[in-house]
Amino acid sequence: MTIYDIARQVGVSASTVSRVINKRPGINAKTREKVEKALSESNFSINEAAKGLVNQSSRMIGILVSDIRNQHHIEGAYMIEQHFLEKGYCSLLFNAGSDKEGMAGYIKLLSSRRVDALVLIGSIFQNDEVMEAIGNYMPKVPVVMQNGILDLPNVSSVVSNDEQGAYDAVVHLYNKGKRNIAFINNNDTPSNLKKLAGYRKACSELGMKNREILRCEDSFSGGAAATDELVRMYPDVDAILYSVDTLAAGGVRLLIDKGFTIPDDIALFGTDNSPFALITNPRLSSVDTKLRELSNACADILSRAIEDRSYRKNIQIDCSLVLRETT
Amino acid sequence: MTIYDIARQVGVSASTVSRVINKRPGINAKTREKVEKALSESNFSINEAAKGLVNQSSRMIGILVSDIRNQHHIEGAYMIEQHFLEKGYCSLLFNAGSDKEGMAGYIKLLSSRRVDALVLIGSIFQNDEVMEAIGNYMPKVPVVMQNGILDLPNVSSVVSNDEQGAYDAVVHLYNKGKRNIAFINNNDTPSNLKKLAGYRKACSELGMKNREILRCEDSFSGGAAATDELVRMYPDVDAILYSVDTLAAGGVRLLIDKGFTIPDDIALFGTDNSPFALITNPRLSSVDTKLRELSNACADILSRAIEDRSYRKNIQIDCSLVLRETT
DNA sequence: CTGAAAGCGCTTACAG
DNA sequence: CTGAAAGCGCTTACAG
Repeated sequence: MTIYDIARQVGVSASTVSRVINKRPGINAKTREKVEKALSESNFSINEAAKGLVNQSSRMIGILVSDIRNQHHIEGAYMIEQHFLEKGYCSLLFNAGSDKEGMAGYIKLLSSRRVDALVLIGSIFQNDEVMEAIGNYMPKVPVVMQNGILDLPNVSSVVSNDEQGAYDAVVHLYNKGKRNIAFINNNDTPSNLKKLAGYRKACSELGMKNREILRCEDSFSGGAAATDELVRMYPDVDAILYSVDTLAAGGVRLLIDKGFTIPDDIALFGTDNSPFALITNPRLSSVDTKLRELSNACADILSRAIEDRSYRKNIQIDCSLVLRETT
Repeated sequence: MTIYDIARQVGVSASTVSRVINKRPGINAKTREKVEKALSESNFSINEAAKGLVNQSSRMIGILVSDIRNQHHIEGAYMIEQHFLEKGYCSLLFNAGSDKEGMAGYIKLLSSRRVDALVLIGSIFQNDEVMEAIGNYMPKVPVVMQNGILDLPNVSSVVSNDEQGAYDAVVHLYNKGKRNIAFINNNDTPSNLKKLAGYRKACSELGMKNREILRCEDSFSGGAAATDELVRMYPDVDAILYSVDTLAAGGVRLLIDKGFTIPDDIALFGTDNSPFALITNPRLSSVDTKLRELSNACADILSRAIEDRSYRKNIQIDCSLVLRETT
C-alpha cells in the first residue's frame, strides 16, 4: 500500500496525497477530505524510510549506553527517548559495552542508519576510538555526551560535577565526626576519576589519610567483596564513600552481616541517588548526580543542534547530597 | 557520499560498487580490491534506509515494553536486542506505557518504520486494542508475545506457567508449616491473574482461606503500604506471596521496621527472581519466571518466522522456586 | 489547487 | 565480469 495506491483509488495524483498526508496548505477541502477518508479506510501507514530518503533525515536519533541493564543509564536513555518521541523521532538505543572498538562499531552502525543526532550516555565513551569514529563517520551530526567531554566541533557535553559531589560527601562525613574515611571505586572511567579527585582533595584539606580500593566488580557482590577487603585492610575505617550506589548496597549488606552498626561504626555514602538507595536497610545516603537535569539538558541541546548545526554547548551541573540512614 | 561517488572515483559503475559491498561473487579480484580500497579510505557507510527500500526489509525489529525502566522488562528486551544485533538487525525499543490506545499508537508507529518483526514484552499487551492494531497495521509481520496470548495468525506466544509457579510457592509455604498465606498483587494483568488463580487453587486444595490484596502501586513503597494494610486486616497472616519482587522488597522492609521476624513470624515469597531479591535483608525467596528462557525462545521463534512467514509457535515454560532467606 | 517529472541512494534482472 | 536502466516509496520545484 503506497501513496500511488491511494491516489488511484481517489482519482488524484500522488503529489496530492503526499500533500494531504503532510498537511500542506492550499488543497481543496473536498479533495483533502476524500483523500483522508481513503487513507484511514485503508489503514495507510507511510513508509518512513522512503520519506527519510528524500527528506535527508531519518528522524531517528542514536543513543549509546555502556550497559542497558544499568538502571542509571537506562533512566537517562528513557528520558531522552521520551523527549524526542514527542517530536516524532524514534530512538535507536544500543548497548555499546565497554570495549572501545565495539563502541566505534556502534557509531559506524548508527551512521549507516543516518541518525539525525547521537547521544552518548556515560563518561566511558570519552576515548580516542570513539572520537575517531565520530570524526570519520559522523563529522556533521550533532552529538551530545552525557557525563563526558570530547573535543570535536560537533560534540556538546553535559556533565555533573562529580568532584564537587565526592568532596561534599567527605566533608559531610567529617562534620559527622568521621576521621577515617575510605573510597571504593568500581573502575577508572573519567567520571570516577573525578570522584576520586574530589575525595582526595577533601582528605588532604581535612588532614586525613587516603584509604582506597580503586577497582572492583560493578555489582552488589563486587561492592560487598571490596568492603570486606577494605575493613580487613583498614580496621579503623569509620566511613566509606562509594563511586556508585550498587556497590554501596552490597556494602551495607556485608557490614550488617558482619555485625557492624550503621552509621555508628561505619557510615556509608553511595553515588547516583538511585532507586537502590531506598531498599537497602538502612536506607542509603547518596550523592545525587542530577540525572534528570543532565538528561533534560542533553535533550535541549540536541533539539537546538538539530535545527542549527553550528549550535554547541558545554554545561556542568553541581551534585547535591541526599541524606538518609547510613550517615 | 554515495556508491556513485565511489564508482566515479574508482572508474567503475555503481552496480559494481554495490556488488563489492554486498560481497557478491563473480567480480574481478583487481576491481574488488580497488573498490574496497576506495570504500575504506573514504569511510563509506551505506545508507540502510535506501537499501531497505529496495530490499523491502528495514532490518529493524520493534520491541515494545510497558515500562523500559522496569528491570525485568529491560532484561528481556536486552537479550532479544543482542540476539538480533548479531544478525544485523537494529531494534526500535519503545516504552508503550499502560494505556491501550497508546500501545496501538506505537504499533502504528512501528509499522511506518516497516519493522521486519515485532516483540511484545509483557502480558499487558494482551488486549483488543493491540490486537486490532496488529490486524490493521501489521497483519503479515511476524509477532511474538512474551507472556501473553493473542489469537492472530501471525502472532506467536511464549509464556511462563505463572499459575503453576504461584501454586508451587503456596505449597512450599504450607509445607513449612504456614497456614495463613496471603497474596499481594499489583494489578490485574493476564499474567497476574494466572498467579492469583494458582494461589487460590493451592489454598482451596490445602483447605486455607484466601487473604488477598488485589491492587497496589507497583513500587517498593506500594508493596510496603499493601503489606502494612494486609497485616492490619489479617493479624494472623504468617506468609505472603507477592506478584512481583519489587513489592516483596518493600514488604521485607516494612515488616522488619515493624519488628516482625522473617521468616519465622511471616515468610515472604517474591516473583520473577530479579536482582532485587539479592539486596533485601533477608534475601528474598522468589518464583523464577524464567526470563532468560522466555527471551531466548522469543528470539528463536522470531528468527524462524522472519525466514518463513507461516511459522508460528506457542510455548509455555514452567516456573521454578528459588529459596533464600525469607522462607 | 493539481499533476508530471526528477531525484533521494540503493539493488538487481537483463544484456553484453 | 561489468554497466545501463528500472524501480523501491516518497517529496517538491515547476508549470499550468
